[in-house]
Amino acid sequence: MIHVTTNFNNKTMEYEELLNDFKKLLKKNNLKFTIQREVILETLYNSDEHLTPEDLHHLLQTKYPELKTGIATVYRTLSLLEDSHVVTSLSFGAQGKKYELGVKIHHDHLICTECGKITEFVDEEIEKRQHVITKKLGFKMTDHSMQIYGICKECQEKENN
Amino acid sequence: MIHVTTNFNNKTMEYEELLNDFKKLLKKNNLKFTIQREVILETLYNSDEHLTPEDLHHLLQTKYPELKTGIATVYRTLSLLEDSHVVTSLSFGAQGKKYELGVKIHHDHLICTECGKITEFVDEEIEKRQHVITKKLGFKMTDHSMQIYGICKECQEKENN
DNA sequence: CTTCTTGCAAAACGTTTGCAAGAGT
DNA sequence: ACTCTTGCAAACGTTTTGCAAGAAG
Repeated sequence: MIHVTTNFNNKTMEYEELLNDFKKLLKKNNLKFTIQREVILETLYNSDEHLTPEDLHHLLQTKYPELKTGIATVYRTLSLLEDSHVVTSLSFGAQGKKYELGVKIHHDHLICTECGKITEFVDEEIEKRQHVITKKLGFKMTDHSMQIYGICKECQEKENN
Repeated sequence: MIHVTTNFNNKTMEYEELLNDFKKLLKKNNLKFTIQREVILETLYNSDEHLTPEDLHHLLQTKYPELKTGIATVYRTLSLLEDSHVVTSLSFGAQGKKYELGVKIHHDHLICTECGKITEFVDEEIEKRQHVITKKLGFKMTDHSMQIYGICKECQEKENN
């Protein structure tokens, strides 16, 4: 993990604002603003799905075939965005990570083990308890993630047929 | 994932009881009780660390070199144990899973991003809220996992020197 | 004696890296 | 001009698989 100076702080943002801040971030770290980086940010912004690097790569090949963006660039850009707290990643099993824009209100995930669908939720009570717990244990919290696994409404209905 | 009939239900167990239940589970599924499966269960039981398949493999090579247990067997047995709810796994980033015996009281994890140490905790309030949330969303919860990331007491002290 | 399990080696998978060519500042 | 980034292909580490030999029931 490379240290990247950042000023992103979990807030919902318009794309223009996000893009500008991303440009500033690049400049601050002597990194360059490239078309690949732009389309990756834009694609993540316009997707409300949680994307795997593979997903993202396919999307780019379809939307911007002329760029021929390599999978390595996708990985490199996702790491950069994660280090800058622009995206956050969720891990599933050993194989695979899924990324989503981190620049929105914090939330946790409900994951359907039948269809893979991810539903987001927030619960203030849980957030509060996490602070209480870490404080008690002398732990300096930087992040957290919570996933609830189960079967979603739709899949339960399918099963009953 | 293979479906395995199981009757394990998150309770602290003596090793004898665990072993017996595991034998019953194997029989019920027409699977065989082998030395490899026994030593893997026993090693997991006697470890209070969260083990990677690699860790477990090395432990077995040291403790039972005569068995020459292959890494493939470790993976196959861990999958079997996970499907039977005897162990649970935790995912970290893209690379690696860590396993622990699931046959004890449910708990969540505090993970130190400096030293990798995992601290377990339970919070009744959080457990309750999870039920409330899933009920509200019509979701049938089968499992959940929560990880809090941060810097542990010890690493914070090291940093201040 | 039948079926399941094993170890091995090879394959598969997701991710990372070295490098020379190319793009941004 | 200089430096950073890219695409490509090779390398990497982890996990899975096919198969023939071996162990369990």
